[in-house]
Amino acid sequence: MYAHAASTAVAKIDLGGLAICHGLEQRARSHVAAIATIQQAHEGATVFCEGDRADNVYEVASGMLRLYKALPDGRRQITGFLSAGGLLGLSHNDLYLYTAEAITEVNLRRYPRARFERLVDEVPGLARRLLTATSDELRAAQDQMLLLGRKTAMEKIASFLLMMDDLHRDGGDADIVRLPMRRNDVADYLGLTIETVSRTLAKLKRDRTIALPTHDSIDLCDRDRLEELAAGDGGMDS
Amino acid sequence: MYAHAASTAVAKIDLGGLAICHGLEQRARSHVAAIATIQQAHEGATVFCEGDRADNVYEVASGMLRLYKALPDGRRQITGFLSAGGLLGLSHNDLYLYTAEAITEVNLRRYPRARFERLVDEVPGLARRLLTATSDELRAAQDQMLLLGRKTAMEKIASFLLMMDDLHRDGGDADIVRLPMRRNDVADYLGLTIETVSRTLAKLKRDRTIALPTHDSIDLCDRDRLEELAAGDGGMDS
DNA sequence: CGAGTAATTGAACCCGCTCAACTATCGTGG
DNA sequence: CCACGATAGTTGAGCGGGTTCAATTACTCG
Repeated sequence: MYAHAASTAVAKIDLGGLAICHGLEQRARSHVAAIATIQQAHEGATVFCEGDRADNVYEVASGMLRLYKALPDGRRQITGFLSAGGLLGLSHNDLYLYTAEAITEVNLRRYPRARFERLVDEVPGLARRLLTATSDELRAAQDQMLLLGRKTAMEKIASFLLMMDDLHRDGGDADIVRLPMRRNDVADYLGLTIETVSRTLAKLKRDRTIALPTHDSIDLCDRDRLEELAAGDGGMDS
Repeated sequence: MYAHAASTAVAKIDLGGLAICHGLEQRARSHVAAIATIQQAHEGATVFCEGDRADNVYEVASGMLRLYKALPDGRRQITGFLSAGGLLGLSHNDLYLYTAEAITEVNLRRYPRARFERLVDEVPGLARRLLTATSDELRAAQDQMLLLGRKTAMEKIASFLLMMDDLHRDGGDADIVRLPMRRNDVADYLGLTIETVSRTLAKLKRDRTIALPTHDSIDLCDRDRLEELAAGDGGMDS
């Protein structure tokens, strides 16, 4: 689901390749495909807001989204970044529980919620697939709780870089990971400020653990070192 | 150690009342009940450890558990407290993703994982029920991410007290909420130290927002004030 | 090239942590 | 019943990692 080979090489979006149905039989797939419509969101656009009536479920076809919750005074916590195959809007509540915005140009498959829910009950295996997907998200959320509650800024950044590397290990350059999101998003994902993100990356750069060829790509020169740092085995040497 | 008052007036645990089957037809319920065995855990006991082979799925019949993840150096993040009806061990992975320990005396229903998984595919509606339960956990996890990443100590404590109140609003005394867990657990749940938890509770007590009749129960005198604080609308008056 | 936004860097501050001492509570056994 | 030790919780003093505020530099796109 998160792993997704050569994603950006897809000149035309595969409208039939519904990731939620992966592994289901053809008849089931067509049932689900039947209620899907396509929607685009340009960079920066809001797909839906926390608190809106949850009328649709979405699946990411291409591009990347940020999901976040906010406090009344504007403080944000990004709960996750979603790329091709990711599902959103799946609350069994009446309202969306978070806001979804496009980080890049995004293509979405939209499923009207009422009809989608009916399919979950009718299409054999679909509930099971969604359960797997949701369990995966929950696992990621629990990892993130450990990160937010107990890791230092350095450990957070190291964990984040390795995470992004896992996410789209897309056969490109070996150790180069692309960060489509801004520093602002990184900060709000890790529970830090943009200044701390910037300073921490600068320190990793000085230590030659990473290199920053451009602003939105990072070369993980010393992955072993990053893994030590991410686990809290950072050692005492500054 | 903890007397565990009126709530557990259940002399005999209801072995048939499987919460995961709530709403399923009788035949489905009996299928699930058929593979359940009972297990007890005394206070402080470990049910399973992060990284152990995930051989069983459990359901809490009574009592309370803490689930947590830990870093190599011992830092802990409690990802949740589970009471009657809660499920644990549901990873679709081979290994448990967190450690589960009993906070009070606990009664569990244990389901061998292989057989449980088979039932998920065979019993109609079961996957759907588990999806609902998991979605609920995910929602809670996302709220907790906002708390851990962006709330102040005071906001964390206020949110926590209201959460505990919601959790077992069991018709007992109007505003008295019982905290079965130790300060240590509260701290590791909120990403704070025990000292900060203690100091913050003391401040709320000085402000007459709460009262502490005993160590493990809290009187929410001014719930409105707590809700302001929890949302970050704390106001400027010390 | 120039305006606007994003990112970096520096300096001072502060919230929550660390370290330490003290107090309260509980369980045990004389 | 109290004495005792062990554990949990509270309180205080000082520190420090990360924030805040501010200035500078680097991009991006007309």
